[in-house]
Amino acid sequence: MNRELPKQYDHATAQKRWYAFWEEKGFFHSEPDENKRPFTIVIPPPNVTGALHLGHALNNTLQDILVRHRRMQGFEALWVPGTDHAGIATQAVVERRLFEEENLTRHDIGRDELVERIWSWKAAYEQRILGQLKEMGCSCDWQRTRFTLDPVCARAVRHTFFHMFKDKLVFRGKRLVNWDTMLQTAVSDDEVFHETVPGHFWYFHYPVIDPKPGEPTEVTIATTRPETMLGDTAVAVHPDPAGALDKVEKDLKERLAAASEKQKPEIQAQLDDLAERRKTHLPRLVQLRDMAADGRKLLLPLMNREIPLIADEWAKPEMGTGCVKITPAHDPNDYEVGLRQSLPMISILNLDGTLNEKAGLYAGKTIAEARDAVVADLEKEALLVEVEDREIELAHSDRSKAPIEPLLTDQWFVKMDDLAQTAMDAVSDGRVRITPNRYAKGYHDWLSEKRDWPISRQLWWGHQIPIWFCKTATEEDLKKAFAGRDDVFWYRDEAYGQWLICAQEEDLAEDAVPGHQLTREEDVLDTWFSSAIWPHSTLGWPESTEELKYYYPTSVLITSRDIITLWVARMVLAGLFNVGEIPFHDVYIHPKILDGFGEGMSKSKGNGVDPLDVMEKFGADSLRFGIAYLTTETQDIRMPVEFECPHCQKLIEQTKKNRILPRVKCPFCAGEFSTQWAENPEDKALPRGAVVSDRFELARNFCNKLWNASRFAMMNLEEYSSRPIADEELLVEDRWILSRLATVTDEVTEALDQFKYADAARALYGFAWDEFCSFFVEMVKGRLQDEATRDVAGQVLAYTLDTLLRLLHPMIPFLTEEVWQLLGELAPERGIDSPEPAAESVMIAPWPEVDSKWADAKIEAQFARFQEVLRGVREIRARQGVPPKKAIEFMVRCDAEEAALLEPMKPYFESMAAAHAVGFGPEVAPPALAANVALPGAEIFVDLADLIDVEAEIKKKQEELDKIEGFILGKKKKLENENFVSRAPAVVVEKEREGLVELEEKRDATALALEQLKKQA
RNA sequence: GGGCGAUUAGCUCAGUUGGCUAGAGCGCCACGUUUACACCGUGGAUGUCGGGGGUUCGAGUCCCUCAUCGCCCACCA
Repeated sequence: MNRELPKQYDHATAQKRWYAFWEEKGFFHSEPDENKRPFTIVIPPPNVTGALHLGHALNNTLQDILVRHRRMQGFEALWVPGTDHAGIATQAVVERRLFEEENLTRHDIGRDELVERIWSWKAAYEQRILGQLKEMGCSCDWQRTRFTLDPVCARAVRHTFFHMFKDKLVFRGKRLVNWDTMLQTAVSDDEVFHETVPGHFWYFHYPVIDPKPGEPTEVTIATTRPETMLGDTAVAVHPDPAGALDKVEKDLKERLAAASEKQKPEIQAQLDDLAERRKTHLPRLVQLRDMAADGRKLLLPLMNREIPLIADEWAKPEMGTGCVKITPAHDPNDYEVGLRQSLPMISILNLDGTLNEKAGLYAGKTIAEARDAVVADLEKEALLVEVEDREIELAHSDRSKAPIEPLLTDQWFVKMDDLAQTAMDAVSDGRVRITPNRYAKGYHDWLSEKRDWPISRQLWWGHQIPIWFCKTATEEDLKKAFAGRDDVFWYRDEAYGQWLICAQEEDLAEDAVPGHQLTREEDVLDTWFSSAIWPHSTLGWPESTEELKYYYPTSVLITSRDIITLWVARMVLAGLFNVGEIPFHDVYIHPKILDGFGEGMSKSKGNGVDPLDVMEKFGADSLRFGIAYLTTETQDIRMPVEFECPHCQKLIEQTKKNRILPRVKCPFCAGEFSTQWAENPEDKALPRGAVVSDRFELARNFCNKLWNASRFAMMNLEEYSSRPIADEELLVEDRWILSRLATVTDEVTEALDQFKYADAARALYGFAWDEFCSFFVEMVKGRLQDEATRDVAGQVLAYTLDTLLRLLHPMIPFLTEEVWQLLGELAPERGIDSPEPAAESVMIAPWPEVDSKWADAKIEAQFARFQEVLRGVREIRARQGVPPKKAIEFMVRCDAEEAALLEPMKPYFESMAAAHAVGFGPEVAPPALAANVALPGAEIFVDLADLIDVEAEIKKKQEELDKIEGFILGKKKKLENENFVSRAPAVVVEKEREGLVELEEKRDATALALEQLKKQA
């Protein structure tokens, strides 16, 4: 059988062909099998917001590598795929489109219509996302695909909520939340980012009502948000201003003492400021404190409302004027003060960000309008004292990018106290391992704060909270209505004078309680609420199914560091709460992909690389292998980004300037192409320039190398037939490659066990390229042409390739399958001492086991010797510019033992360096004019009488000699050091001694050769 | 402000418990189409391991400190 294989691997067709084959064979599907151990991964469900990016490619590649590895190892491997409804993000995207394309808001079309539109968005993107995963080769069990909003997950969510409600772990309360005025929902602290914007610091006077003689007639306060003064309910001053200042001074002095020279001036300036402040502010603050104690009141300007002057530690005498206005309904800190001091809380804001009737004359204005008006009016009343320019840290919503307003609203919370503790314990007692372990700290720190988890969102896209309110019914009514039902639970919410009724299974009708009206809670649950139960909801919980028992706890969770708290921690506590068992044994936190500037990739920066572009250009295997090769434990993955010119295919470095342009001109061919920013028709008409990274070239080249080595094997295994090979039939190179293979198998298995992807990839890269291709394949060429030696050589070749394919398969699934199938036709049985039929797919072939009988240190040492000599000969050839086809003769002076080892390698010097060995041994007499290379314990001579470049040789030898002398000096110095000899371990000292001897031999040989050459010159 | 991480060849990165004459890929230089592979082969050049101090017989590796960069958390009127 002879086959013509293309010189380059065609990834596109192979990917399609083999993925379909695997799916058809059902290799991805898993069922509980009591004879096998389970290995389970649930996917971190990608948001249905948009297509997958390179970070997802990384995340999923790492998962697939493990799943494929374990599957081959004989585990019953299950990878559960799915997507996340991503409440805020998805609704925001659809709402934005709705507005852009149809100029409609969600209120125009209503809840049902909006939700319907989001479902169709979801359908499109889910398909796209799952399609991308398939293109990458992910071996997910598609029959088990879940969506966080599908009926299975919804049921689990309802059960969780009900369970928590019954245990009084969810509660309703008034809280100051981060209010997104655009999306009109509360967002959690984690969904807020701060941005520095230029702003002002305004100073106002609040008049004192009926000041006594000698007392100040007004209090000065400062604020960055003047409009909030409309909701002020107090002004605070510190209860012990002098003491507070003392404390600040003490702290500053301590810091000054410990500070570096560079920091000192700054701290000193603060101290000076403090001293000044004692003079200018302190007397007045003391006075005000006394007035506060006396129950004095201020007049809130514009509103003409009386507000108290109070003493509270929140007022920092070292800040601003030392007095602070208190707006409990619109500032988190003021809210605390409000609670402490029992102040009224006046919310002046409507949900849409305009002011409400509590803002008096300013009602209906937006915040910005109100701000201007308030400042202008205060100025009119001569109460505006001063305006400073100042940088303000402004909170923004992650999702809508709109500014965040602190707003007092009714929200649902999960009480974190005990739950958080269980999650902390699971990690500290080692039931859940986090790798790399340094991330455990953040996990603990966050959980230990035990902050209640706000779970309600004022959205339409999500799990609607299964709570019904009823104001009018009595407890008796409820008992009667729900008699005998354990899926309904209620309790009285005294603060609002109503019943909170939770239904676990089915929605309650409005008239479920005869004669009373039930209204349902409109809010939906935080997306993380459904994500938190993902590891068990996907496996059929709350039913205690066979599957849940078999696959849960899952084996490992692979995710990125930014959601350790938001997601990982909550999964642990939810798993423990619902199932009574941790959700996973291992958490592996992978690196982040950054661009060439060290910045995270994002569409908004224009530096995002689309995995589809990478796959189109390099192939899925290259994407995967490249990712594995770069995934180390400590470093993020820095990936310089380039445009690929669609005209000349050259790569153009991406800069901060060109990455935001709608069109870019290729500096090589002057052709223009469009980018993601193209908007006008002219730009859009240009061909698109893909954003890629040359970081994947290494992997692409490697795949091609592998392909060609396989091609070579195919071309040479035509008359292959397997038989048991006896030990004595194996040649040095056979034993060597088998020995190396055993070692590499061990390394790769070990590395994958410990999530050391880069180690595994590098070990395989080095073995395949530098050992298998560069040596074994080269050496076996001659033997394959000779009928007498063909059998053994072919069989070792087939076996080694077979094993290598299996080792590489988790990282390079498509190419290895393509080759496996081709190899299967030629060599259906593979092995050395006992050939065995190969599996029908590499995907289900057994993972290679280390057979220690092949590990042979002696052979490896011998082979290393051969490699050194070969390299020495090649070096001489290159140095002397010997034409490649010209055969040369060489000899090696060495001891008899060494000579015996080199003897069998003679033919390989011929084939691999066109060099004929004329003699090995101690009695070798070098010719008068020779180029040499000195090795420890051996010296190579090449007779080059007719073409030697003596000058070049002398120069080289002289350099070499100098270098060796340097090393000798270093070693001698070390060995002459008494302390070294007496204190260092004997092994180390011995090694140094041996090294010195070798160096000295080398030096002598080199010096002699140099002398000889000089004589000739 | 608190925490975590990084800093090694022009670029991107390896470097286990200290024993290093510091490696790889790309790039660079020279030579080369020898039928698996030019997405290749052979050979070559390249580093005060961010700066300073310390521990040690010995430091890229451990400790302190400074500098620069990145990420996370918390934030003051």
